Amino acid sequence: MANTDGPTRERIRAASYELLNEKGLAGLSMRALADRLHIKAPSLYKHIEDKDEIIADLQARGLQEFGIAIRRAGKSRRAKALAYRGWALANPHLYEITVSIPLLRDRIPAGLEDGVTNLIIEITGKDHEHARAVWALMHGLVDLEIAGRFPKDADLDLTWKRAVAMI
Amino acid sequence: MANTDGPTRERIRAASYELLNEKGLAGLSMRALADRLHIKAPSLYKHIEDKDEIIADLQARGLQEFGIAIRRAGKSRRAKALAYRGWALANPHLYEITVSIPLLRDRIPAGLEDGVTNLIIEITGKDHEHARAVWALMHGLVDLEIAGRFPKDADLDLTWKRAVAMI
DNA sequence: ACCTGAACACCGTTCAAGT
DNA sequence: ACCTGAACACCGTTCAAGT
Repeated sequence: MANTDGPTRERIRAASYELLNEKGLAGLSMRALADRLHIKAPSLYKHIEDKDEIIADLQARGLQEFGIAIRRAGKSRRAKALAYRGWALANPHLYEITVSIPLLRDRIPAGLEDGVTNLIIEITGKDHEHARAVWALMHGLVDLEIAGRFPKDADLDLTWKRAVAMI
Repeated sequence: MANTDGPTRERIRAASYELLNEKGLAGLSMRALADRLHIKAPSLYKHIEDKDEIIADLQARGLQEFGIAIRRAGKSRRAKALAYRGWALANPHLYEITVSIPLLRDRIPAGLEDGVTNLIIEITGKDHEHARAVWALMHGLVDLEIAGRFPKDADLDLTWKRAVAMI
């Protein structure tokens, strides 16, 4: 059985957070994580259940930090939209782990996902369907930008202006 | 040197297309591909350069088939938007391989990417920046839908209606 | 209580060797 | 001309064994 309370567990969480931000999702391997803690990969399993536990923890941190950043932003829709873009570009790997792989709903704190969703509904001030469309617009913009799908000479500041105007 | 002309190469392309659609991007391994052709994985390298050649080929097919589907749709913005969603949901793995991993621009036919981009600009009838925002909206919607980010009880038909109204 | 080596079933890729 | 076995450097995970 994994010891789910020990201080080692906290060090694993901290190391996985660093490793994700430094090397990205593809660099977050159990062996690389163990190396960083100067132990061998099998030893990790005495403290955590499996890799999904690490992923779920990082998804939870991502949602939480993202929520804080959006709340902190000025209350205009434009300020909120730019905060969305700003946070995602500053934390691309954390953003990726929350949206590009399945969200491990059973293993993140209850209400965390709804908290972020409700935040977007509050901002738009309209119904759920409209809020979802606005969220998709923000997400699509940062996803395509991070993936390098826009041409190098694209004026993305202007694209975001047009996007905010569409809301 | 890889034999880049042989009939075997065409059979590899066909098999990789089937394998992607059946098992998804994670199931598209060189060993699984070789199994399907009743050869061993190392033999693939006598016909193709590397796995990226297969991925580039599938990205090219994805962009091409997607373009055809959008062109075929009725010419209203609503019809085009629904065609976008319809094609992506009918070909989720082909959609994923063109947008969720880096586009291998050096290895797909020149102009293919621009062709699809121009298609979206034609539809919106406005400038590049506006077209990019519209594209991001469509992409964000299907990406979040395929990833299962919307709640099960979400009315996505209505969400798309709101999205089309925003354009 | 904590960590390890060896193992299993995977992955992309190389290369000398066989027909 | 075409295919293969063995190998290399990876991956997540299990388990008996060591301290």
